[in-house]
Amino acid sequence: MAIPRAARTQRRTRIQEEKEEVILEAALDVFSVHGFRGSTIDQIAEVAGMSKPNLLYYFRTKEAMHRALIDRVLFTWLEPLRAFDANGNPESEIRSYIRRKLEMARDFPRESRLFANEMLQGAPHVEDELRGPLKSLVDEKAEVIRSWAKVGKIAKCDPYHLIFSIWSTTQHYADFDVQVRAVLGQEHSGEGRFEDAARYLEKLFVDGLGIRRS
Amino acid sequence: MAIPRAARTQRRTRIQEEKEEVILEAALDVFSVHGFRGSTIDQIAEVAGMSKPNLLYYFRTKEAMHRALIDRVLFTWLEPLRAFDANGNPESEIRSYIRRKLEMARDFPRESRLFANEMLQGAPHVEDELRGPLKSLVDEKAEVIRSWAKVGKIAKCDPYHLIFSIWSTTQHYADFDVQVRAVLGQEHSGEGRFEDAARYLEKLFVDGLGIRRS
DNA sequence: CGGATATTTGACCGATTGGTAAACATTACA
DNA sequence: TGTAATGTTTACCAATCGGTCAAATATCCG
Repeated sequence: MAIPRAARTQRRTRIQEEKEEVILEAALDVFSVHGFRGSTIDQIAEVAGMSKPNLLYYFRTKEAMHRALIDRVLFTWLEPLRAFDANGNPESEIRSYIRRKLEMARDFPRESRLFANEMLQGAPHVEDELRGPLKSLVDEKAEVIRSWAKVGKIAKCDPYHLIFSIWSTTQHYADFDVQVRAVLGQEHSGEGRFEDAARYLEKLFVDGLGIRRS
Repeated sequence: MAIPRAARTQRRTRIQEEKEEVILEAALDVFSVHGFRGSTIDQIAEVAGMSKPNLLYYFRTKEAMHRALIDRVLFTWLEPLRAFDANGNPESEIRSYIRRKLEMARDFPRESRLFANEMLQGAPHVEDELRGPLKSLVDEKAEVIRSWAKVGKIAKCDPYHLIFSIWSTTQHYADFDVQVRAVLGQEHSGEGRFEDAARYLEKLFVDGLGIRRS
Protein backbone atom coordinates (compact mmCIF):
# COMPACT_ATOMS: atom_id res chain seq x y z
CA MET A 1 0.00 0.00 0.00
CA ALA A 2 1.17 3.50 -0.71
CA ILE A 3 2.24 5.55 2.26
CA PRO A 4 0.68 9.02 2.26
CA ARG A 5 3.28 11.54 1.29
CA ALA A 6 3.02 13.71 4.38
CA ALA A 7 3.88 10.75 6.63
CA ARG A 8 6.94 9.81 4.65
CA THR A 9 10.40 10.64 5.87
CA GLN A 10 12.53 9.59 2.93
CA ARG A 11 13.58 12.13 0.35
CA ARG A 12 11.26 13.02 -2.47
CA THR A 13 11.12 11.16 -5.73
CA ARG A 14 11.57 12.74 -9.13
CA ILE A 15 7.90 12.10 -9.83
CA GLN A 16 6.92 13.68 -6.55
CA GLU A 17 8.90 16.77 -7.38
CA GLU A 18 7.33 17.09 -10.80
CA LYS A 19 3.76 16.35 -9.84
CA GLU A 20 3.78 18.61 -6.83
CA GLU A 21 4.95 21.37 -9.12
CA VAL A 22 2.14 20.71 -11.60
CA ILE A 23 -0.41 20.65 -8.80
CA LEU A 24 0.74 23.88 -7.18
CA GLU A 25 0.74 25.56 -10.56
CA ALA A 26 -2.87 24.49 -11.12
CA ALA A 27 -3.81 25.38 -7.55
CA LEU A 28 -2.40 28.87 -8.08
CA ASP A 29 -4.61 29.27 -11.13
CA VAL A 30 -7.71 28.36 -9.19
CA PHE A 31 -7.09 29.74 -5.69
CA SER A 32 -5.94 33.11 -7.02
CA VAL A 33 -9.27 33.65 -8.72
CA HIS A 34 -11.81 32.10 -6.39
CA GLY A 35 -10.13 32.19 -2.99
CA PHE A 36 -9.94 29.24 -0.65
CA ARG A 37 -13.60 28.52 -0.05
CA GLY A 38 -14.61 29.24 -3.62
CA SER A 39 -12.11 26.80 -5.10
CA THR A 40 -12.72 23.07 -5.44
CA ILE A 41 -10.31 20.18 -5.60
CA ASP A 42 -12.06 18.96 -8.74
CA GLN A 43 -11.33 22.28 -10.44
CA ILE A 44 -7.67 22.10 -9.52
CA ALA A 45 -7.49 18.46 -10.61
CA GLU A 46 -8.91 19.32 -13.99
CA VAL A 47 -6.45 22.17 -14.55
CA ALA A 48 -3.60 19.94 -13.39
CA GLY A 49 -4.78 17.21 -15.72
CA MET A 50 -4.96 14.50 -13.11
CA SER A 51 -7.58 12.72 -11.08
CA LYS A 52 -8.82 14.08 -7.78
CA PRO A 53 -7.58 11.14 -5.68
CA ASN A 54 -4.22 11.55 -7.33
CA LEU A 55 -4.02 15.15 -6.14
CA LEU A 56 -4.95 13.99 -2.67
CA TYR A 57 -2.12 11.51 -2.80
CA TYR A 58 0.35 14.39 -2.92
CA PHE A 59 -1.54 16.85 -0.72
CA ARG A 60 -3.77 15.18 1.80
CA THR A 61 -6.25 18.04 2.04
CA LYS A 62 -7.31 21.15 0.16
CA GLU A 63 -5.93 23.08 3.10
CA ALA A 64 -2.47 21.48 2.69
CA MET A 65 -2.44 22.52 -0.96
CA HIS A 66 -3.29 26.08 -0.07
CA ARG A 67 -0.79 26.16 2.75
CA ALA A 68 2.07 24.97 0.52
CA LEU A 69 1.15 27.58 -2.06
CA ILE A 70 0.94 30.44 0.40
CA ASP A 71 4.27 29.55 1.97
CA ARG A 72 6.02 29.57 -1.37
CA VAL A 73 4.41 32.79 -2.57
CA LEU A 74 4.90 34.69 0.65
CA PHE A 75 8.64 34.27 0.51
CA THR A 76 9.20 35.44 -3.05
CA TRP A 77 6.63 38.17 -2.62
CA LEU A 78 8.76 39.95 -0.06
CA GLU A 79 11.93 39.71 -2.13
CA PRO A 80 11.73 43.32 -3.43
CA LEU A 81 11.32 44.73 0.05
CA ARG A 82 14.26 42.65 1.29
CA ALA A 83 16.35 44.08 -1.54
CA PHE A 84 15.58 47.59 -0.34
CA ASP A 85 19.06 48.80 0.60
CA ALA A 86 19.77 51.02 3.56
CA ASN A 87 23.09 52.09 2.08
CA GLY A 88 21.74 53.07 -1.34
CA ASN A 89 20.54 56.56 -2.02
CA PRO A 90 16.85 57.27 -1.47
CA GLU A 91 15.98 58.17 -5.04
CA SER A 92 17.36 55.08 -6.72
CA GLU A 93 16.13 52.81 -3.93
CA ILE A 94 12.57 54.12 -4.13
CA ARG A 95 12.60 54.06 -7.91
CA SER A 96 13.89 50.52 -8.16
CA TYR A 97 11.55 49.29 -5.44
CA ILE A 98 8.60 50.66 -7.40
CA ARG A 99 9.93 49.12 -10.60
CA ARG A 100 10.49 45.75 -9.00
CA LYS A 101 7.03 45.69 -7.47
CA LEU A 102 5.48 46.67 -10.78
CA GLU A 103 7.38 43.94 -12.55
CA MET A 104 6.05 41.43 -10.09
CA ALA A 105 2.52 42.68 -10.63
CA ARG A 106 3.07 42.24 -14.36
CA ASP A 107 4.88 38.90 -14.29
CA PHE A 108 3.18 37.24 -11.33
CA PRO A 109 -0.37 38.55 -11.15
CA ARG A 110 -1.74 35.24 -9.88
CA GLU A 111 0.56 35.33 -6.89
CA SER A 112 -0.59 38.86 -6.13
CA ARG A 113 -4.24 37.86 -6.34
CA LEU A 114 -3.75 34.81 -4.19
CA PHE A 115 -2.34 37.06 -1.54
CA ALA A 116 -5.07 39.67 -1.99
CA ASN A 117 -7.75 37.00 -1.67
CA GLU A 118 -6.22 35.86 1.55
CA MET A 119 -6.19 39.43 2.91
CA LEU A 120 -9.80 40.06 1.96
CA GLN A 121 -10.82 37.00 3.92
CA GLY A 122 -9.06 38.31 6.99
CA ALA A 123 -5.85 36.31 6.50
CA PRO A 124 -7.14 33.21 8.33
CA HIS A 125 -4.18 31.16 7.14
CA VAL A 126 -1.32 33.64 7.42
CA GLU A 127 -2.05 36.01 10.26
CA ASP A 128 0.93 34.71 12.22
CA GLU A 129 3.29 35.38 9.32
CA LEU A 130 1.94 38.92 9.05
CA ARG A 131 2.45 39.70 12.71
CA GLY A 132 5.85 37.98 12.78
CA PRO A 133 8.25 37.97 9.83
CA LEU A 134 6.38 40.55 7.75
CA LYS A 135 6.09 43.08 10.56
CA SER A 136 9.76 42.62 11.47
CA LEU A 137 10.89 43.22 7.91
CA VAL A 138 8.69 46.29 7.53
CA ASP A 139 9.82 47.65 10.90
CA GLU A 140 13.42 47.33 9.78
CA LYS A 141 12.88 49.12 6.46
CA ALA A 142 10.71 51.76 8.09
CA GLU A 143 13.62 52.60 10.33
CA VAL A 144 15.82 53.12 7.27
CA ILE A 145 13.31 55.50 5.76
CA ARG A 146 12.96 57.36 9.03
CA SER A 147 16.71 57.82 9.18
CA TRP A 148 16.71 59.25 5.66
CA ALA A 149 14.10 61.76 6.72
CA LYS A 150 16.09 62.64 9.81
CA VAL A 151 19.13 63.71 7.80
CA GLY A 152 16.98 65.56 5.28
CA LYS A 153 17.45 63.17 2.38
CA ILE A 154 13.70 62.90 2.00
CA ALA A 155 10.79 64.85 3.43
CA LYS A 156 9.39 63.83 6.79
CA CYS A 157 6.65 61.29 6.36
CA ASP A 158 5.19 58.24 8.01
CA PRO A 159 7.36 55.38 6.68
CA TYR A 160 4.67 52.75 7.26
CA HIS A 161 2.07 54.57 5.21
CA LEU A 162 4.74 55.20 2.58
CA ILE A 163 5.31 51.47 2.28
CA PHE A 164 1.58 50.82 2.21
CA SER A 165 1.15 53.28 -0.62
CA ILE A 166 3.86 51.67 -2.72
CA TRP A 167 2.39 48.24 -2.11
CA SER A 168 -1.13 49.29 -2.99
CA THR A 169 -0.35 51.36 -6.08
CA THR A 170 1.77 48.65 -7.64
CA GLN A 171 -0.30 45.61 -6.72
CA HIS A 172 -3.34 47.41 -8.04
CA TYR A 173 -2.21 46.61 -11.57
CA ALA A 174 -2.35 42.89 -10.80
CA ASP A 175 -5.34 42.70 -8.47
CA PHE A 176 -7.60 45.15 -10.31
CA ASP A 177 -6.34 44.30 -13.77
CA VAL A 178 -9.84 43.96 -15.24
CA GLN A 179 -10.81 47.38 -14.00
CA VAL A 180 -7.61 48.98 -15.21
CA ARG A 181 -8.10 47.49 -18.67
CA ALA A 182 -11.75 48.47 -18.77
CA VAL A 183 -11.04 52.07 -17.84
CA LEU A 184 -8.00 52.48 -20.09
CA GLY A 185 -9.88 50.99 -23.01
CA GLN A 186 -8.53 48.59 -25.58
CA GLU A 187 -6.07 51.01 -27.10
CA HIS A 188 -4.12 51.50 -23.83
CA SER A 189 -4.45 48.00 -22.42
CA GLY A 190 -1.28 46.63 -23.99
CA GLU A 191 1.74 45.85 -21.89
CA GLY A 192 2.68 49.50 -22.26
CA ARG A 193 0.44 50.37 -19.36
CA PHE A 194 3.08 49.05 -16.96
CA GLU A 195 5.65 51.42 -18.43
CA ASP A 196 3.19 54.31 -18.13
CA ALA A 197 2.43 53.32 -14.57
CA ALA A 198 6.11 53.12 -13.70
CA ARG A 199 6.76 56.58 -15.09
CA TYR A 200 3.80 58.08 -13.29
CA LEU A 201 4.45 56.36 -9.96
CA GLU A 202 8.18 57.10 -9.90
CA LYS A 203 7.48 60.77 -10.43
CA LEU A 204 4.68 60.78 -7.88
CA PHE A 205 6.83 59.28 -5.16
CA VAL A 206 10.08 61.05 -5.96
CA ASP A 207 8.38 64.44 -6.02
CA GLY A 208 5.88 63.54 -3.32
CA LEU A 209 8.64 62.58 -0.94
CA GLY A 210 10.61 65.69 -1.65
CA ILE A 211 13.54 63.80 -3.12
CA ARG A 212 15.94 65.71 -5.42
CA ARG A 213 14.30 68.96 -4.49
CA SER A 214 17.30 70.06 -2.45
CA MET B 1 -50.08 30.47 -3.53
CA ALA B 2 -47.58 33.23 -3.17
CA ILE B 3 -46.35 34.91 -6.32
CA PRO B 4 -42.55 35.03 -6.56
CA ARG B 5 -41.35 38.52 -5.89
CA ALA B 6 -39.53 39.05 -9.15
CA ALA B 7 -42.70 38.37 -11.15
CA ARG B 8 -44.80 40.78 -9.15
CA THR B 9 -45.69 44.17 -10.52
CA GLN B 10 -47.48 45.68 -7.53
CA ARG B 11 -45.57 47.95 -5.20
CA ARG B 12 -43.53 46.46 -2.40
CA THR B 13 -45.00 45.93 1.03
CA ARG B 14 -43.48 47.15 4.24
CA ILE B 15 -42.32 43.64 5.10
CA GLN B 16 -40.69 43.22 1.72
CA GLU B 17 -38.79 46.43 2.17
CA GLU B 18 -37.57 45.44 5.62
CA LYS B 19 -36.66 41.86 4.85
CA GLU B 20 -34.83 42.66 1.65
CA GLU B 21 -32.80 45.13 3.65
CA VAL B 22 -31.95 42.53 6.28
CA ILE B 23 -31.01 40.00 3.60
CA LEU B 24 -28.76 42.37 1.67
CA GLU B 25 -27.07 43.40 4.90
CA ALA B 26 -26.34 39.75 5.69
CA ALA B 27 -25.33 39.04 2.11
CA LEU B 28 -22.85 41.92 2.28
CA ASP B 29 -21.30 40.38 5.38
CA VAL B 30 -20.79 37.05 3.66
CA PHE B 31 -20.07 37.97 0.03
CA SER B 32 -17.53 40.63 1.01
CA VAL B 33 -15.42 38.05 2.82
CA HIS B 34 -15.79 34.89 0.76
CA GLY B 35 -16.65 36.15 -2.71
CA PHE B 36 -19.49 34.82 -4.80
CA ARG B 37 -18.48 31.19 -5.18
CA GLY B 38 -17.18 30.91 -1.64
CA SER B 39 -20.42 32.13 -0.08
CA THR B 40 -23.41 29.92 0.59
CA ILE B 41 -27.09 30.75 0.88
CA ASP B 42 -27.19 28.89 4.18
CA GLN B 43 -24.48 31.15 5.56
CA ILE B 44 -26.37 34.26 4.51
CA ALA B 45 -29.61 32.85 5.89
CA GLU B 46 -28.00 32.23 9.25
CA VAL B 47 -26.56 35.75 9.46
CA ALA B 48 -29.91 37.20 8.38
CA GLY B 49 -31.66 35.10 11.00
CA MET B 50 -34.15 33.51 8.63
CA SER B 51 -34.66 30.23 6.87
CA LYS B 52 -33.10 29.49 3.50
CA PRO B 53 -36.40 29.11 1.63
CA ASN B 54 -37.43 32.43 3.09
CA LEU B 55 -34.37 34.12 1.58
CA LEU B 56 -35.20 32.51 -1.72
CA TYR B 57 -38.69 33.92 -1.50
CA TYR B 58 -37.25 37.43 -1.71
CA PHE B 59 -34.35 36.71 -4.05
CA ARG B 60 -34.94 33.80 -6.34
CA THR B 61 -31.29 32.86 -6.71
CA LYS B 62 -27.94 33.44 -5.05
CA GLU B 63 -27.01 35.32 -8.19
CA ALA B 64 -29.98 37.70 -7.81
CA MET B 65 -28.88 38.47 -4.27
CA HIS B 66 -25.36 39.26 -5.41
CA ARG B 67 -26.61 41.30 -8.33
CA ALA B 68 -28.84 43.47 -6.14
CA LEU B 69 -25.95 44.02 -3.76
CA ILE B 70 -23.46 44.94 -6.46
CA ASP B 71 -25.87 47.37 -8.09
CA ARG B 72 -26.46 49.19 -4.85
CA VAL B 73 -22.79 49.33 -3.89
CA LEU B 74 -21.51 50.34 -7.30
CA PHE B 75 -23.61 53.48 -7.31
CA THR B 76 -22.62 54.82 -3.90
CA TRP B 77 -19.04 53.74 -4.45
CA LEU B 78 -18.59 56.21 -7.27
CA GLU B 79 -20.15 59.09 -5.34
CA PRO B 80 -16.79 60.67 -4.37
CA LEU B 81 -15.53 60.65 -7.94
CA ARG B 82 -18.79 62.20 -9.15
CA ALA B 83 -18.34 64.95 -6.57
CA PHE B 84 -14.93 65.75 -8.02
CA ASP B 85 -15.50 69.30 -9.24
CA ALA B 86 -14.01 70.68 -12.44
CA ASN B 87 -14.53 74.24 -11.21
CA GLY B 88 -12.85 73.77 -7.86
CA ASN B 89 -9.15 74.35 -7.42
CA PRO B 90 -6.85 71.36 -7.83
CA GLU B 91 -5.46 71.29 -4.33
CA SER B 92 -8.74 71.28 -2.47
CA GLU B 93 -10.35 68.90 -4.94
CA ILE B 94 -7.56 66.36 -4.68
CA ARG B 95 -7.43 66.71 -0.92
CA SER B 96 -11.14 66.24 -0.42
CA TYR B 97 -11.31 63.39 -2.90
CA ILE B 98 -8.65 61.54 -0.90
CA ARG B 99 -10.45 62.31 2.34
CA ARG B 100 -13.78 61.13 1.03
CA LYS B 101 -12.33 57.91 -0.32
CA LEU B 102 -10.56 57.25 2.98
CA GLU B 103 -13.77 57.88 4.88
CA MET B 104 -15.51 55.34 2.72
CA ALA B 105 -12.75 52.81 3.34
CA ARG B 106 -13.19 53.42 7.05
CA ASP B 107 -16.98 53.49 7.18
CA PHE B 108 -17.84 50.97 4.49
CA PRO B 109 -15.05 48.41 4.39
CA ARG B 110 -17.39 45.57 3.47
CA GLU B 111 -18.55 47.39 0.37
CA SER B 112 -14.95 47.92 -0.64
CA ARG B 113 -14.14 44.26 -0.14
CA LEU B 114 -17.18 43.13 -2.06
CA PHE B 115 -15.97 45.17 -4.96
CA ALA B 116 -12.39 43.97 -4.60
CA ASN B 117 -13.53 40.35 -4.54
CA GLU B 118 -15.43 40.93 -7.74
CA MET B 119 -12.34 42.47 -9.39
CA LEU B 120 -10.07 39.63 -8.31
CA GLN B 121 -12.40 37.17 -9.95
CA GLY B 122 -12.24 39.08 -13.22
CA ALA B 123 -15.46 41.05 -12.72
CA PRO B 124 -17.71 38.34 -14.20
CA HIS B 125 -20.82 40.15 -12.98
CA VAL B 126 -19.93 43.77 -13.61
CA GLU B 127 -17.65 43.95 -16.60
CA ASP B 128 -20.27 45.84 -18.59
CA GLU B 129 -20.60 48.50 -15.91
CA LEU B 130 -16.83 48.92 -15.88
CA ARG B 131 -16.58 49.41 -19.62
CA GLY B 132 -19.65 51.62 -19.73
CA PRO B 133 -20.63 54.01 -16.91
CA LEU B 134 -17.37 53.71 -14.98
CA LYS B 135 -15.14 54.34 -17.96
CA SER B 136 -17.28 57.31 -19.02
CA LEU B 137 -17.07 58.88 -15.61
CA VAL B 138 -13.33 58.37 -15.37
CA ASP B 139 -12.82 59.70 -18.90
CA GLU B 140 -14.69 62.83 -17.95
CA LYS B 141 -12.70 63.45 -14.78
CA ALA B 142 -9.44 62.58 -16.52
CA GLU B 143 -10.15 65.37 -18.98
CA VAL B 144 -10.55 67.80 -16.10
CA ILE B 145 -7.21 66.78 -14.67
CA ARG B 146 -5.57 67.04 -18.06
CA SER B 147 -6.87 70.58 -18.47
CA TRP B 148 -5.42 71.52 -15.09
CA ALA B 149 -2.05 70.24 -16.24
CA LYS B 150 -2.35 72.15 -19.50
CA VAL B 151 -2.68 75.51 -17.75
CA GLY B 152 0.07 74.63 -15.28
CA LYS B 153 -2.11 74.24 -12.21
CA ILE B 154 -0.61 70.81 -11.62
CA ALA B 155 2.39 69.00 -13.06
CA LYS B 156 1.95 67.00 -16.22
CA CYS B 157 0.96 63.44 -15.41
CA ASP B 158 -1.17 60.63 -16.71
CA PRO B 159 -4.61 61.37 -15.26
CA TYR B 160 -5.76 57.75 -15.44
CA HIS B 161 -2.85 56.45 -13.44
CA LEU B 162 -3.37 59.33 -11.04
CA ILE B 163 -6.92 58.17 -10.42
CA PHE B 164 -5.80 54.55 -10.09
CA SER B 165 -3.25 55.57 -7.49
CA ILE B 166 -5.82 57.41 -5.39
CA TRP B 167 -8.21 54.49 -5.62
CA SER B 168 -5.62 51.92 -4.65
CA THR B 169 -3.99 53.81 -1.80
CA THR B 170 -7.28 54.60 -0.12
CA GLN B 171 -9.07 51.31 -0.66
CA HIS B 172 -6.00 49.54 0.66
CA TYR B 173 -7.04 50.48 4.19
CA ALA B 174 -10.31 48.59 3.76
CA ASP B 175 -9.23 45.65 1.60
CA PHE B 176 -5.93 44.93 3.35
CA ASP B 177 -7.09 45.95 6.79
CA VAL B 178 -5.69 42.81 8.45
CA GLN B 179 -2.29 43.41 6.98
CA VAL B 180 -2.28 47.09 7.88
CA ARG B 181 -3.19 46.28 11.48
CA ALA B 182 -0.63 43.48 11.68
CA VAL B 183 2.18 45.69 10.41
CA LEU B 184 1.27 48.75 12.45
CA GLY B 185 0.96 46.68 15.60
CA GLN B 186 -1.64 47.00 18.29
CA GLU B 187 -0.54 50.43 19.45
CA HIS B 188 -1.18 52.09 16.06
CA SER B 189 -4.20 50.07 14.97
CA GLY B 190 -6.79 52.39 16.50
CA GLU B 191 -8.99 54.54 14.32
CA GLY B 192 -6.16 57.08 14.31
CA ARG B 193 -4.51 55.22 11.46
CA PHE B 194 -7.02 56.76 9.07
CA GLU B 195 -6.03 60.24 10.16
CA ASP B 196 -2.35 59.36 9.75
CA ALA B 197 -3.07 57.91 6.32
CA ALA B 198 -4.98 61.01 5.28
CA ARG B 199 -2.15 63.30 6.34
CA TYR B 200 0.46 61.20 4.57
CA LEU B 201 -1.54 60.70 1.37
CA GLU B 202 -2.60 64.32 1.04
CA LYS B 203 1.00 65.44 1.29
CA LEU B 204 2.17 62.72 -1.09
CA PHE B 205 -0.29 63.71 -3.78
CA VAL B 206 -0.18 67.46 -3.34
CA ASP B 207 3.61 67.51 -3.48
CA GLY B 208 3.84 64.65 -5.94
CA LEU B 209 1.57 66.43 -8.36
CA GLY B 210 3.47 69.65 -8.07
CA ILE B 211 0.55 71.56 -6.59
CA ARG B 212 1.35 74.68 -4.60
CA ARG B 213 4.94 74.54 -5.69
CA SER B 214 4.56 77.50 -7.98
C1' DC C 1 -65.18 38.81 11.84
C1' DG C 2 -63.64 36.37 7.20
C1' DG C 3 -61.51 35.65 3.13
C1' DA C 4 -57.77 36.95 0.07
C1' DT C 5 -53.10 37.72 -0.11
C1' DA C 6 -48.45 37.66 1.58
C1' DT C 7 -45.02 35.28 4.30
C1' DT C 8 -42.64 31.36 6.45
C1' DT C 9 -41.26 26.74 7.09
C1' DG C 10 -39.99 21.61 6.96
C1' DA C 11 -39.23 18.09 3.98
C1' DC C 12 -37.05 17.07 0.14
C1' DC C 13 -34.31 16.88 -4.61
C1' DG C 14 -30.34 16.01 -7.62
C1' DA C 15 -25.70 17.78 -8.05
C1' DT C 16 -21.42 18.80 -6.05
C1' DT C 17 -18.41 19.00 -2.12
C1' DG C 18 -13.96 17.13 0.40
C1' DG C 19 -12.19 12.93 1.22
C1' DT C 20 -11.47 7.46 1.59
C1' DA C 21 -10.63 2.38 0.40
C1' DA C 22 -8.80 -0.77 -2.16
C1' DA C 23 -7.57 -2.67 -6.49
C1' DC C 24 -4.45 -1.89 -10.06
C1' DA C 25 -0.25 -0.06 -12.62
C1' DT C 26 4.26 1.61 -12.71
C1' DT C 27 8.80 2.53 -11.17
C1' DA C 28 13.20 1.97 -8.80
C1' DC C 29 16.62 -0.95 -7.54
C1' DA C 30 19.02 -5.23 -5.75
C1' DT D 1 14.53 -9.97 -13.75
C1' DG D 2 11.87 -9.98 -9.62
C1' DT D 3 9.83 -7.59 -6.11
C1' DA D 4 8.94 -4.02 -2.92
C1' DA D 5 7.77 0.60 -2.88
C1' DT D 6 5.57 4.21 -5.30
C1' DG D 7 1.99 6.06 -8.10
C1' DT D 8 -2.84 5.99 -10.23
C1' DT D 9 -7.59 4.98 -10.76
C1' DT D 10 -12.41 3.37 -10.06
C1' DA D 11 -15.97 3.23 -7.04
C1' DC D 12 -17.75 5.11 -3.29
C1' DC D 13 -19.07 7.90 1.12
C1' DA D 14 -21.42 11.36 4.12
C1' DA D 15 -22.05 16.21 4.12
C1' DT D 16 -23.26 20.26 1.90
C1' DC D 17 -24.64 22.77 -2.17
C1' DG D 18 -28.47 25.70 -4.69
C1' DG D 19 -33.07 25.35 -5.20
C1' DT D 20 -38.26 23.47 -5.15
C1' DC D 21 -42.75 22.40 -3.24
C1' DA D 22 -46.75 22.20 -0.65
C1' DA D 23 -48.52 22.98 3.52
C1' DA D 24 -48.88 26.03 7.38
C1' DT D 25 -49.09 30.63 9.21
C1' DA D 26 -49.37 35.57 9.46
C1' DT D 27 -51.08 39.92 7.67
C1' DC D 28 -54.09 43.04 5.32
C1' DC D 29 -58.43 44.96 4.32
C1' DG D 30 -63.48 45.19 3.72
